[in-house]
Amino acid sequence: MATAKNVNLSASLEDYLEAIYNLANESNIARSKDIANLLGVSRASVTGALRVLKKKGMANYKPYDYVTLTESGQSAAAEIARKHDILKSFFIDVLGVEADVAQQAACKAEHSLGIGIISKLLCFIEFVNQSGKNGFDLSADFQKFCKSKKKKL
Amino acid sequence: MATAKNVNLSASLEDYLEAIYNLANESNIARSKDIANLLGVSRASVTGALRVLKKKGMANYKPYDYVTLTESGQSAAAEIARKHDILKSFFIDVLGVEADVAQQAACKAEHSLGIGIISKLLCFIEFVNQSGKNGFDLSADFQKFCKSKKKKL
DNA sequence: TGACAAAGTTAGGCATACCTAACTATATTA
DNA sequence: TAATATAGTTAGGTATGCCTAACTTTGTCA
Repeated sequence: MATAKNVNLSASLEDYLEAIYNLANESNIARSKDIANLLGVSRASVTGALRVLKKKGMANYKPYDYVTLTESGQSAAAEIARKHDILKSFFIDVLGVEADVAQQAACKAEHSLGIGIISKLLCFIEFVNQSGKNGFDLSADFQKFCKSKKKKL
Repeated sequence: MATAKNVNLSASLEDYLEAIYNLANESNIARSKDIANLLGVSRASVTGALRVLKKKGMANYKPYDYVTLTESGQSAAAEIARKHDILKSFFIDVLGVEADVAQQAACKAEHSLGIGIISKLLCFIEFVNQSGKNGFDLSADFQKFCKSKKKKL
């Protein structure tokens, strides 16, 4: 395992990493200004974060140049993005939460849940999907159950 | 609603609040030293946090005296503890995660998930329990599903 | 190509949240 | 009740992570 497990990143740095990753995937380029916009921080804060990510060996950063992720930065970012997607999907597809609420919650929770829990969640999503193919529909049943509970209050 | 929603607390302050709440429930008294032990911080840090909690109207704090929570502190702490319990129960009873992993994950995630998601989770736990009474056993089925997936890898 | 706008950096400041070391108050007990 | 241990506080320091304002670099286009 030559991945990113060794370096430990703060929630904040994970956010920067994820932002760079997403921007690069969307528009091929991660500009400082766009990172700032995406995260709702100042450009100065981005500069600071990039220096730290460089020092940690996660980003190829040179002043006044575009940023790219190193191999370890890339794998760390991919893992964070994967956590995000799994959480979001769990919130939406299993719990039936609204998309924007799910998105926000995933953004926050992705930093605090380890692989163990996340992969169980992924498995659970698949389990629920599977149930659909077998004539059951767990998520629909759950929604009904939720509504019937609410009425009783 | 005259509860604690107005005051916004950092994850750190939530931890202090929860620690005081739990210590008071267990041993009737929340001593600074025990808070420090429970959270793994120095006694000096506890003093600092208590001053902030007092300023925010969450704790009745006087130097060299025992701490208690105000009404709003109490309700905020109860809410955090409730989040914790629901998350832990979800991790253990639904996902089948080991108790200590669940405990740690709940500690972290309780600060990042809002009431919306948490109450859906609670509902889901009840949904799974309910299934047991109706001849199904969702959690057992899920565990089987998980194991069969692992074998395929 | 030179002026101007946009992007990025630097400097300096602030809040949070921790720490250690030294001090003070409280409790214990000989 | 005086010495001592324990608990709690204060002072001062560090790291993170953010900000604004001023500056520098880069890109654009007349």
